[in-house]
Amino acid sequence: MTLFDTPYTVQVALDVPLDRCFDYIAPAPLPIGQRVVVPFGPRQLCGVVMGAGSLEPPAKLRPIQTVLDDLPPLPTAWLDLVKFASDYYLYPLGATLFTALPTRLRQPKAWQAKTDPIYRLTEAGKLSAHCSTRAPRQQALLDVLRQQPLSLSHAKQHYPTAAKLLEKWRGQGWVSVEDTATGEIPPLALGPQPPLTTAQTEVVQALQQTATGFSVTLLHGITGSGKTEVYLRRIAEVLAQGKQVLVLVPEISLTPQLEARFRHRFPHTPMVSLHSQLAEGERAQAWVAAWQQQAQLVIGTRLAVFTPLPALGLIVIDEEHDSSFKQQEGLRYSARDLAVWRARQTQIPIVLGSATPSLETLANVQSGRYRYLALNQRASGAPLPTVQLVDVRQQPLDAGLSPPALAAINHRLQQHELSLVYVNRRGYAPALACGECGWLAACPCCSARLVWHKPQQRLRCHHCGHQQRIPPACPSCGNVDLRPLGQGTQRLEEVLQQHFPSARIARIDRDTMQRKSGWDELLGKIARHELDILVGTQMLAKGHDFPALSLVVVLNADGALYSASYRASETLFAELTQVAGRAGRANKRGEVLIQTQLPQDRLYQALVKHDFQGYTQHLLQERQQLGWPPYCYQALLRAEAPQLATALAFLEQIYQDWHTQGEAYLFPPQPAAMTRLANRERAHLLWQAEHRNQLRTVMQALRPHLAQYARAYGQGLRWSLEIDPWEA
DNA sequence: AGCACGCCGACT
DNA sequence: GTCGGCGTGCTC
Repeated sequence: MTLFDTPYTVQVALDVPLDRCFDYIAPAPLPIGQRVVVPFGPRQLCGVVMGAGSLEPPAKLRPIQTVLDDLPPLPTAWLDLVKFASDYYLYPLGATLFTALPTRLRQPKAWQAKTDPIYRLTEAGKLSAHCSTRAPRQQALLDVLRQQPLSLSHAKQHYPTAAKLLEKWRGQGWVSVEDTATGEIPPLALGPQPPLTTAQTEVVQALQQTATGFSVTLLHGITGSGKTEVYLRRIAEVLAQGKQVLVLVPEISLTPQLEARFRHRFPHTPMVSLHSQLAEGERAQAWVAAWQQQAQLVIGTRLAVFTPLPALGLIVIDEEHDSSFKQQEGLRYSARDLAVWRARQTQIPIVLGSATPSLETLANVQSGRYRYLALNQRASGAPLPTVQLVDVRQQPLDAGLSPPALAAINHRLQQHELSLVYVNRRGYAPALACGECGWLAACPCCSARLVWHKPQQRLRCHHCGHQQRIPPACPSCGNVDLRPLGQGTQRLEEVLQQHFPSARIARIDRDTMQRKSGWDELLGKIARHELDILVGTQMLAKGHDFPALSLVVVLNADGALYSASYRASETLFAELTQVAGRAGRANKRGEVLIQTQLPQDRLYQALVKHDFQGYTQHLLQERQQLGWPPYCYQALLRAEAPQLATALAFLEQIYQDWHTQGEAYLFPPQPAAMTRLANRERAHLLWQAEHRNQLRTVMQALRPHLAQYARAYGQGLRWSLEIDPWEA
């Protein structure tokens, strides 16, 4: 039989930015979801079979080159998720599918499953195996083995160099090896569980009421109220049923912290973590393990929302308000929104947790779409901190610090208590200015100031990475008196050290926390009471389980209130609520001092009164009156080019052709808030509609023409379409 | 997105 | 005489 006799044709999705599938001749009927290698022009690409037959068979069909039957076809539910994301975000199907796949599986070669042998204690081992008392961790591994066989990867989670140890034990006849991972899920074992508070018990019980079927629950729990413990209880029940659980966390270095807590609670549950810092091989391994049900618990950042989970029983999104759930390039998806869709598709519950829920989620609570559960008290019983405002218009400032702030820090030093000075700027000073002519050091590539980094004696752009030496004199007038403007973490550290020479100060920002170990070292020092003052950026507002502080001083936060972005006040309020939540421990009320020029602003007044509901209601009303999200739907077309004029001309053309089309309102082209970034200039076009369908209709109609519009404005032009933009 | 094909400047 | 610039057009 020759190829010409083969009647089988298939539609194949490829990793190209083209909005269609390609037809190939298959050697046999292939299942949907099958990975294949196909010729595409002069190259060979990995593809995924999306359907049988071709709609309009072109004259020149080429045959599939290889069928990659190393893995079963991708599951239908997973393909449905990909199709939904492609359709919703108006992103090509192939490109969407390949972003959802780990890099290793995007390549046109077979998947090499890592052999993961299973070790089982032999009868001899059961009788005689023991370890030296000087090796308690080895003994612990042995104790686990007494209860159940362990796969090598699982054993490594208990004891990092388990491979060598298990081989040694095999030599001694204590353990035997089986070749394949069976995917058998061990019975659930629980580590020590702390008792629940009354409030936690009530929430756990309330969550049990929606244990089956689709539901979305917002768990609004103030900092320290013990949300994680609630998740753990709920997760335990789902795991006990043999189902899988997906936990999404923000993209911060704290995934390991949470992972350790989960490991401790569910010592025998096969668990994988998925985040962008994982090596490609490891990521794919974890992904396949989840797909093959060899992993029961998946903890990951936004990309983990695309993990195939055939036995999914529960999704948890921690810190649901966090902006890192939104992908900001390529397929600009919201992992939170896709997770909710997935829960509906699978007919399972999803829990969104936060101390500062987003306005979108609160609006969904108000409209009755989401359930609302709250934890209003700290699990430790600690009272909420006192929040005081310092009106800096009436205070002499020393490098940004007011006398009351210095006095408060001093007081805490006397008491040997830990203080935090929170400032939203890293570096020494956010700008360098000439005292004579007013010149400011600006980035040559961006519309941004250069930040002075003192340890390196350099000026750095925080947007594009440009750096340069500090000029000896003003390039504009020759004056040698160049001054720092404003304060960053480095300068504050310096000034605080001058004020309090004996204080032990640590700086916490992206510069000092670059190394993975940085965070552990810091937490260790805090635990050993080796620090007096912390100087930190918003990195601190994002952390879970940060040790309690006695005093939090917030400097210079007002900027957000002048911001053009309508989201700025929501974000600032959430951020300050989160840092303020770090103050206070069980036996002692914490203190928060906020320096501001606008003490009368509702935002600060709400912080003083701990009035989250009141302020977010105010913001929601404001958004409703102005017709902003979540009370409208938006789409944003971004354009960038070496020249702003190019980007604007492209958008102007589309504006002219489309502003009268459909029922969505189209605003005229606008330069982006930060127009110049890394030597490219950016602008955008915003559509807004009251109903999602009005927006979809227009965007679906426009989408196929975008490439043609772009072609007319030269190859330097790049564009991208964003549905539900984070900010416009 | 790649990658080839296709027509105009400075080089062994 | 060629090597190579990147404009434009296609990929089942």
